[in-house]
Amino acid sequence: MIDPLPGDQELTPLGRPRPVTLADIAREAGTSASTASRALSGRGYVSADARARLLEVAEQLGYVPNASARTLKQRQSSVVGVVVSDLGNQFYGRLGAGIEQTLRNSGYQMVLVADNLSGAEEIAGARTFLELRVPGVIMTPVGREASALLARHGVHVVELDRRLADPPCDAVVLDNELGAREATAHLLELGHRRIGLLVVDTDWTSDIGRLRGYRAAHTELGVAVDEQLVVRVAPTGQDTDARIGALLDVEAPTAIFAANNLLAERAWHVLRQRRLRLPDDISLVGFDDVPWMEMVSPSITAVAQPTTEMGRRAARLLLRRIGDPGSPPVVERLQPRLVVRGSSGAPPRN
Amino acid sequence: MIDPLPGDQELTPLGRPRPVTLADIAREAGTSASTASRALSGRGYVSADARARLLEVAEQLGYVPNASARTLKQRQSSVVGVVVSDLGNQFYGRLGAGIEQTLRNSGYQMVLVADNLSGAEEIAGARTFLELRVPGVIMTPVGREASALLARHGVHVVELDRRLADPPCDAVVLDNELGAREATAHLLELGHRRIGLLVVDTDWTSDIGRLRGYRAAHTELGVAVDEQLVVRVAPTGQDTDARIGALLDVEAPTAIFAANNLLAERAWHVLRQRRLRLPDDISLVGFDDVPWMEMVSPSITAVAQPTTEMGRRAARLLLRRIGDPGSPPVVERLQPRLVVRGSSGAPPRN
DNA sequence: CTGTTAGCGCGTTCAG
DNA sequence: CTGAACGCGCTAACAG
Repeated sequence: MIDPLPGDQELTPLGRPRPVTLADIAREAGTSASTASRALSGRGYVSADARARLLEVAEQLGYVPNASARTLKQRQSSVVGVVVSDLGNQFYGRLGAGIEQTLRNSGYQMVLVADNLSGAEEIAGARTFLELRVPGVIMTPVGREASALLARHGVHVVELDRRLADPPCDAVVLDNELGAREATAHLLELGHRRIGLLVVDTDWTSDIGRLRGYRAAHTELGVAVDEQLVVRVAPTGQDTDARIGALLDVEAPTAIFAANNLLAERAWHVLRQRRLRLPDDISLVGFDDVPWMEMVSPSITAVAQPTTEMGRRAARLLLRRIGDPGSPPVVERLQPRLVVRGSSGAPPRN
Repeated sequence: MIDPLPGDQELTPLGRPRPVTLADIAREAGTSASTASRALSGRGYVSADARARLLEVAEQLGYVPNASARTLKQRQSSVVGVVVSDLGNQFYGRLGAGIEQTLRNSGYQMVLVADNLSGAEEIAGARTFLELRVPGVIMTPVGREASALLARHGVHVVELDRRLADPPCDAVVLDNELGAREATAHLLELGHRRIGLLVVDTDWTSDIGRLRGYRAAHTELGVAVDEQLVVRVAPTGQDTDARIGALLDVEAPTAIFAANNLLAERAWHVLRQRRLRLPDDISLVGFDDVPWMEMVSPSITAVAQPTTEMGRRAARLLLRRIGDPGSPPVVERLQPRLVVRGSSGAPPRN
């Protein structure tokens, strides 16, 4: 339970006690370091009582294996790289939580790097992971270079939330097109004919898919899309509020479909500022259900996704891939769920 | 920019290309490995043109230093341990974001472990960090054992959000007592005399401080505290809603002060379920301002804390400590800010 | 300024 | 079943 670390020990130049090594416990137990290694790692033959003695001495001396030495020798680390865009965003926080949980249960650790939606920072993160000799990386990709770099070095990559990698790799994504189609169809069926779409201007499959779903629903129901209603905002979104305002002023939509939780939040604020009543004056539907959407009045209709579970799946996929490098890439596509609430209703009469 | 990794290379048993080593680039450049090391690490004397040649060859071969080898040799890793309770909670997500940002800017990485409010998992995390030979750990502590274990092994610890460590260590906390005192005084000044307090039942300085602030405000204003109004809920909070319901039924408070964002969320739901109007029927004040508090109607009066900045400070403190192990522990206490909104008003007349 | 030597701690040969 | 020998990749010490 406790490890004593006897009082009169030498200190390393860095001021910390010299860590106990395999050699130490071997000496104490009267064996060689090799035997100690076999006993503690559980690999290889060791007589029952040698093992018992070694385990006891290790416990007693407070032995803690040196991960660096092990990684150097085995050329394989137990640390997995994870890069997400922004931990402060609840969506990425939940992905991270799911990943961490699954990795930890399998004896892996997670080195977490944020890229702030910058391709350069993502690449820097990838370089770091190469230095750490991680067996794999999970990322919500922002560019193509990072995963290409990793792949070139034989590091497994799992893409999460969106697919971007050029040599395709394992991925866990939502069926974004389906989610957007259902949300849009919901509004069309309520009678809306001018539905503004707020979507981030990227080449990510997430946004592309949501845009496609928006179009598909229109096509299915025989409604033409006015391209002026499609607002593609910058990923960093400085002028988002202004763009939303312009959409309202110029295009007079009767409903807005905001294709992620941040855009929904911005849209909600702009609508409130203008004292537009939901859903009487205008309807609002969001993507990625987060707690506030259920708490505001009226509550917000939204496409829910199993965020934490997506993180778990990505980690499982990576662990599988590490165990079996050969098999072809797998893409898991999870199902969204449309949660209808009070913010969506029939369009105003006039 | 790109690293070529010439096509006809041997593959390691794991199926990945054999990484380029210092020896490789030394051979190619016609120097010794030591010189290559000095050139690439920037430490030690190297002639200008030897350095130039080595840098070029390294670039050309796509050299990526092996962090494990370096850590093994230097007995000091560039990876820092971080343990938070739950990444899915926006509060911890923001702390993590601040930590990561600062560490990355200083060339460190963050290994993130969640403890799910379990002391055992926290200790397991600490053991992992010991194996990784991290120079320091930042944690939102749940028990005392983990940081004691780390300290015994000479690993620096910075506590974040609350202080718990027995041999005291660096810490970044909020002035919880002040925040709670201001919030409570605000309610008392509005005329409330029966203020229910929802606080987590821990021995953490955060909750203790908030409880103390609640009491201090009462004392200052000469109001006696009815201890029945103080509800200490379990950290995992299974029966939280029931406890809140009981408080309302039995004690008839005219206001509730919820001492963290999760408790505020629960209280808000319970109040709404009972169709109690804020602030006419009852007032609600939260601790830790999160986005939904500003979005609901009426918006929620809350004690705001600079969460991301607290993460940054903790990282800075740790980096400082790594550079200067000797100096006495530092505690940074940041100031909360009471944000008065619509959920707090005068108590009902009757 | 440079190369040689040695060792960080571990696991994996290979003989015995 | 065990121990001796070796090397993973890097850097610090030390001669030159």
